[in-house]
Amino acid sequence: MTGATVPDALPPRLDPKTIEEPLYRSWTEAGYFHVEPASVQSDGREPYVIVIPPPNVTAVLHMGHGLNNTIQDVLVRWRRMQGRASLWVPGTDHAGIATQNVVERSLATEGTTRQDLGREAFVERVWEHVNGTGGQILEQLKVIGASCDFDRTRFTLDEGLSRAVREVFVRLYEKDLIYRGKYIINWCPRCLTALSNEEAEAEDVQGKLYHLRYPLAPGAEDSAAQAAEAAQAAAKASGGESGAESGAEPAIGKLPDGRWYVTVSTTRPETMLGDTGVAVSPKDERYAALIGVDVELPLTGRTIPIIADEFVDPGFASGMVKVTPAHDPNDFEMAQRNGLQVLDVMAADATMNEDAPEAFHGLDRFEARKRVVAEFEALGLYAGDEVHAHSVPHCYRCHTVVEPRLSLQWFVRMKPLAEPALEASRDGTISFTPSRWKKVYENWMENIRDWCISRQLWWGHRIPVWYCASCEATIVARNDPDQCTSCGGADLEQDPDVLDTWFSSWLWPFSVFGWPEETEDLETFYPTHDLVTNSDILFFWVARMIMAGYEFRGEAPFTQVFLHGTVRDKLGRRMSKSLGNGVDPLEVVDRFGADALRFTLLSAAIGTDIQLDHEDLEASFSSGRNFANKLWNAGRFALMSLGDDPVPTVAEVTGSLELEDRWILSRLQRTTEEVSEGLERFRLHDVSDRLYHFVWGDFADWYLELIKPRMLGESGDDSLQAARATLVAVLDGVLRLLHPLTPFVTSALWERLPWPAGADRPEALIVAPWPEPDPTLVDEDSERRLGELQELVTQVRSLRKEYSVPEGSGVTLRLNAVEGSFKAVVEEQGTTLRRLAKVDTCELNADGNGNAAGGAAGAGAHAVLKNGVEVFIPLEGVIDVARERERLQEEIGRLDTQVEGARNKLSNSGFLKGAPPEVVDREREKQRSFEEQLDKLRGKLSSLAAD
RNA sequence: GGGCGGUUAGCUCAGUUGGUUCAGAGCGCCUGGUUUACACCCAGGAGGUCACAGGUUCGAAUCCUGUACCGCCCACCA
Repeated sequence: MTGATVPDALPPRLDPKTIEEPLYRSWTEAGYFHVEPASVQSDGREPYVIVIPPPNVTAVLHMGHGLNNTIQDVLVRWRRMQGRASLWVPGTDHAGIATQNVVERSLATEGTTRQDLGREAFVERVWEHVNGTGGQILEQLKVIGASCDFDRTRFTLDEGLSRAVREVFVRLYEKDLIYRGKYIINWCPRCLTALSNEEAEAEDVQGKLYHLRYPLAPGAEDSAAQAAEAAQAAAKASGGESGAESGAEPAIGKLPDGRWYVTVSTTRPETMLGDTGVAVSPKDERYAALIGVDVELPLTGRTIPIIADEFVDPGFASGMVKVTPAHDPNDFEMAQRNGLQVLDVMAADATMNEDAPEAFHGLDRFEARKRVVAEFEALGLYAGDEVHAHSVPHCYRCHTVVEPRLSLQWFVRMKPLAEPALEASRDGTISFTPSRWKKVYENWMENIRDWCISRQLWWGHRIPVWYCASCEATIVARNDPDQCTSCGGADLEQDPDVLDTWFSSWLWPFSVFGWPEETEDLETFYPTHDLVTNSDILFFWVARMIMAGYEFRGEAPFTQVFLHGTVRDKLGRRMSKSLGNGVDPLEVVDRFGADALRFTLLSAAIGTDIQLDHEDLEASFSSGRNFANKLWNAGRFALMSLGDDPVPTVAEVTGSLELEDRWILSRLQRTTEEVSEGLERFRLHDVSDRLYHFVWGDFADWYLELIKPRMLGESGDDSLQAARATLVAVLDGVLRLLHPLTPFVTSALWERLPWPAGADRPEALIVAPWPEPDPTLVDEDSERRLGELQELVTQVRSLRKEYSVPEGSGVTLRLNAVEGSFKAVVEEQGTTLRRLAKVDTCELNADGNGNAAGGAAGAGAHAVLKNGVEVFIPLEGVIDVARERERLQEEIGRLDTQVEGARNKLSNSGFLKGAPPEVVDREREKQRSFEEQLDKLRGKLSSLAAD
């Protein structure tokens, strides 16, 4: 047993450090997190499986992980208590670019580069790094209580998963779902690799749109004149407000030297060096005459044609587009359609290459941009620029501006894979929480585009493709070939690229169980159940896992997707190292405890982003800590007052149960229902809210206070035993309900809970059966009666305070219009009223003639309860009525002048004349509120009036 | 350009199918408190035209339409 892990004397303040680590150790030692397939089958238990969203192997725990893993742990612990074979598979992701960047940075500090090291040594070096500091994040997960089965820890680059990756690549290739081709892809000039569409993050910027003039080649004068005329006519026809953008130069004109020119616009002037054409819309009458005419491309000495293509929007800028096939995806397609040349003028690092004019060689793209503009100016060909808001893609890893680049890459054909995955959402096989993500998911699936999977990196799964040097055959193989399959040659070279990191993580739900082998694990634990992740990787990861699940296993990899938000700072910014606005979960655990961290995160709005103040952890986490402490002390009180005597079961004392016992049992029952339902529906903030108020309000504020005299034996032994039995039962119940949320403090208390003799005691709270709701246990009668008592107590306290009755002095309580059950409650709760409301004597009258409030009863405080009972507290002799009256009169006088002032202001015709209506409204509002206060005070005064 | 979410107390946010648990919680604030579980506490209290404008309805924070502002996602207008 693990009881010994909790110190004997419970300190009045919960010290998480003393309980958390020993408890966690006891759980792992007992093997509660580990599940064997054989045992699942032999017990006939239903499995419940979650695979962790694998954090980057080099990552350090941050709040996002804290939130993500707390949620998963709640679900896993809850299902475990429900008796399911609950398995949570942990692991890490090799994170291609991210990890490679980390190691490259450390190489840079040593003054060397990966190229210096060479591929093999570099990869070796990354492995060293990963084996050394990698995976620490999994250790950190233990600190927050994550009940992962660490015996099953996987890494996306370990042997089994690598085999899965290869198997998948080969299968898709064989089905013609993987192809290699030369296309414009997103290229990061800093990471020197291709990126997928998802990895290129668009960011809105205020950029510039530059207008450039391209002279027409000699011999085009007639066409030009014709086009110029057509353009002018079109401009006139549209009433001077032509479709052309404001401030734009005329699209066709004559240069001072007599040459005709056309104007094109671009946000990236440097790309003009790679232009191989100019395009107009085939529908654009203005430029019909120019189609087929040649343009002299400045700075390059090249001549390029004007073509017509549907892509061109005649309404944008001049309606003429420069075509740069090697540096723009649309232009590339236009070039394909129109047989234009493709000219790549940039090197991999986005400097201009030797196909650019010599003056530009080696120039960075942004330098080249300035240079091009300057040259155009010098040539008199610059037509100005304008501010232009547009979006620019950035590398999701290093934030460098992504360059569209023509290159040879591997792609996955996604449409066929998307079909069943789309259907799964439509027919409800897979559901999303919050449900709004369903539409987002389906929209993406419907418009899915091919996935660029090759990366020009060294860290990752090498693409399993070899090229034969002698016959140029392409060999795609599960095992490294040593000779060419078509010519038998031995001179094979493996494709140098690696696969996108997500190409391994999309297989995660089954690769962790040994796929492609048909393992026992796979059979037992796949498909998994819930997937919990941040909504920002819905496309990157979740969608692709679903596709892979259908493609390779023929079924959905999970049925429920729970997407939570992002943890942000007080200003709503994403937490990041560079901003220094992160909150370190380990620091939070250190200062407040893991339970506090978990509870705070769970009570935040799940489903939307969470804001935390990184500069005031006290403000952010005190509520979780205070709650854990409250529970601790409630438990402490219970344990201390229960003593060592045997505790009866509730069933044994049914006859002796008192109102508050039946009430708290009923409240617990309701809480159980709501908590269970909330967990089913992923409404974790409801769950934490319910439990918070049950523990703090119902249990601590009321129940414990109500039973104190009984616990001291003041009401006889039967009553004492009934209270003890109830106390243990309720504590046991609530600790179970809370355990998934705050496993440590609940376990520490539960282990010390005295247990009724003969009752079956689970071996630990973590595996104690979940309290399934039983609606028949709700006792509405007790709830109503105790509710009335609560209202009475609260009302008396309030009146005492309102009339400044000193803390120490007791009062007489006179109740009118009392009848039936309420009368019985009041009669039997004399002690309670005395203790909680400081009522010395209580007089009951059946009639409701209202004289309690009247003069006959003398000066006093009165109120009416919801059930119609009139409450009256005589104050003669309790407080100095005369003085209180004086005080009230003074206050009334003061208010009166204020009301008078407000009234004058409103009626005085001159004063508010011309004031805006809202000012007048405000004055009226003020007056009304003054008057209300006055009424209240006058009422009070009259109740204190002398006879 | 398309789509989604948000706007409720000083702050962070709940509020499910329109209606006596609809105006809530935590924190903060104010007033009291040496009540032997807890000052990380107890008791009491102040504070909101539920963004704005229309509409539907017997009844709207909730449903509809529009507007404003904030945030996010998708998208090849140079």
